[in-house]
Amino acid sequence: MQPEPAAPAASRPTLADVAAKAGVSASTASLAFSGSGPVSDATKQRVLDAAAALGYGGPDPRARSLRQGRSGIVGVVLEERVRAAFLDPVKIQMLDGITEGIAPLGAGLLLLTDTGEPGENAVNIESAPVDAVVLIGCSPRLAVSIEALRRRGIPAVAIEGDTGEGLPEISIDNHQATRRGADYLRKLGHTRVALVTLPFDAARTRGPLTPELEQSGTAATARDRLAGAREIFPDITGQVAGASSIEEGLEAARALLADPATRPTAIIAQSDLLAAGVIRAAEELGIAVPAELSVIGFDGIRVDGLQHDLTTLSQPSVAKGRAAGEAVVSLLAGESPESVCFTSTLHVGDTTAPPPAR
Amino acid sequence: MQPEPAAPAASRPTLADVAAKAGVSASTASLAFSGSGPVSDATKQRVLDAAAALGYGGPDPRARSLRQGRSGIVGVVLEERVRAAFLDPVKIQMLDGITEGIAPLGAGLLLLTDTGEPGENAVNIESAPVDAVVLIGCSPRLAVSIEALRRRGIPAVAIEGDTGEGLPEISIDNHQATRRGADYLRKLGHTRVALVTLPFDAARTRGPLTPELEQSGTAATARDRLAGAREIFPDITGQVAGASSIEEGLEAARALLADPATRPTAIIAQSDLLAAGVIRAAEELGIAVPAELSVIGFDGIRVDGLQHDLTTLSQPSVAKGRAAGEAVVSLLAGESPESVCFTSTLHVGDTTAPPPAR
DNA sequence: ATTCTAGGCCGAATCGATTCGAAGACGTCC
DNA sequence: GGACGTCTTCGAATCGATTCGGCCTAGAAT
Repeated sequence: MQPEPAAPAASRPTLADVAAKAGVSASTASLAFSGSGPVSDATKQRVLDAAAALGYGGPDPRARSLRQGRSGIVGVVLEERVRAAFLDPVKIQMLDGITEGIAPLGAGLLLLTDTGEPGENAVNIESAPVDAVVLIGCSPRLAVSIEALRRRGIPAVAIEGDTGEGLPEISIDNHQATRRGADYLRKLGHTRVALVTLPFDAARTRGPLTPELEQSGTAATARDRLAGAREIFPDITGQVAGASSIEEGLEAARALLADPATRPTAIIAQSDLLAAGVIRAAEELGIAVPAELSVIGFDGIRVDGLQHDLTTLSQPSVAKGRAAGEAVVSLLAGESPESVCFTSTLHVGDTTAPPPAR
Repeated sequence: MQPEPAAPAASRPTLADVAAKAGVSASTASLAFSGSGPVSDATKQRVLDAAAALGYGGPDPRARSLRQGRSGIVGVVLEERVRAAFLDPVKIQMLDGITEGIAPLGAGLLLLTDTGEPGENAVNIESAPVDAVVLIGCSPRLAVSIEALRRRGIPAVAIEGDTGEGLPEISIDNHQATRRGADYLRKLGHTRVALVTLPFDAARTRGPLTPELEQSGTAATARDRLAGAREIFPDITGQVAGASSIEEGLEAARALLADPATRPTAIIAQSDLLAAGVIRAAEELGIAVPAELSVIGFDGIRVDGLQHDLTTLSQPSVAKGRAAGEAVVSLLAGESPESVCFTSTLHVGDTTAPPPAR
């Protein structure tokens, strides 16, 4: 809009231009900006004035990070599309916690996905200017990602990932917690109990929980929670959902509840969103919760629009995120943080009751 | 853990090392990786093999972005702590939309805050390796931020920001929408109507809505929505909340509803979260909604735990984010995208009714 | 057989700042 | 008055890759 009176430079000024204008060397100008190193106040002021006069916007972060070898950015690798993560309250809470945990670094948070299609994203886990990353969830690509990070020398922390690679891991007692929930159902008198599980494999195959799928599965979370349920109900089976969402829970539950004759009296869902879908399916079919069907979830979030106080295994998502953030800080400080395993608590709401009398 | 058999290099291998091992020049090795440029398949394979042998993790993104002048990262500037944004469903929805909008770029999303304390964060709006940014909300620091971005030549898009600087802006009809909501209340018969507004100034001063605060305010959203209400109720006043949260709405409403004699028959809240707080305050005080108090919100989100179907001005948050993302794509393509103004729709729920008969 | 063409590869410059060792200026102490 | 120490400043190397112009060679065209 305004004419630039004395700006012959077509491109943006660099630190060298500022230095020239201030009559000092580039190194001195650099010191004036970064503050490290002894520079007289007079010189410093001259440099800053020159910068202002030239409209210099400060050191280029790209050049700076190349030279310094760090970018001040921490990556968060989501196993799904970023969009999807924003819809999952558990993920949001973890991000929240991570933010809190890495606050001392003053670092930015870069959201990444690990879809496995290298060409698709300009910035992916293999090529992102991050100083460290937090891996959320255990995608099947995890091993590949970890290998890539290792080669690049980028420290990483995993949340709920079965890395087996010596990364610090932040997890919860998936097995024990589900066992506790299942035991609660057993004590209520339930014997016909079914599962709605999280995806087992990379393809997020949905459908009946078959032994093959169980075997081929790579998702530790789904597997551990299943194992916990099996301790109480050795023959328990059910449906595998394609994701943690109300919609998927709805579909899975429709399949489980279709036949009144074989219908379970209780369903263990591996997430609260799935549980909400199960309850919705029950409503559709005119099945009363908890009178005719008990439902137990996992996570301990509030689900939009759900009228029930869900019985669930409440996990400290924010604390998990925070622990992961703190582990990152620790790693960057050259330490070797321990893995952390949180415990979930059984919250008894109004979606569980003794099975209907026959 | 494992001994590195033939790795004399103490530090990580670089492209030059790979090139040397493969017996080609660095430039050829670069071409082999980036794919651009004519390289014979044989040579390319030799380079890739050498890289694998050396455990080379691919080109350093820092060096690459320095040379190329872009980083493949889009920044999102939140006016509050990142944590806070995760608690606000409107923000989440916008982030969701932005993600969708910039998907064609394959860029990463870097979350930034603009607190104004330059030293606090290693990576802030003044020094983040971003190709473009989306500014969400109109912080008072906005002008400073925009100036910094302009100097650095980083294109930006503002959502709900009164930039006045020629940036593409994504907004909604705050004024008209609130006017419509207020008019609805007037037609129901309300005359004693009060406001619970969003913060007006940088300090997020809360308390009674005074003319001074109105004047000093820099927050365009709060101001526009206020002006819309004034068109219907010229003398309307109320409380200013310190943020968009249930807690703040609760506090503000307590003040408004304290005195039964002067109590309003309707409250216009400038966000749904605030409205939820208002309703909670009414519950506390034993005031029936909507029989004794009508409440109208703004946003059109679902509020956790709110039993009512809130009457509100429903705005397309996801679409706003998407539009912002698309504008970024357009800007990076060298075009000049237009500003976009969405319209909100009045959703009539069960929190509004005619005023109680006197 | 000679010239032209084009694919394939290399050398060197470049991106913009940071960092470290050394040199200069200035004042103090012996 | 000279040696020494400190405070500033400078020069040059470095970070790791990309890119552009040019050179070389093999095959095609005349």
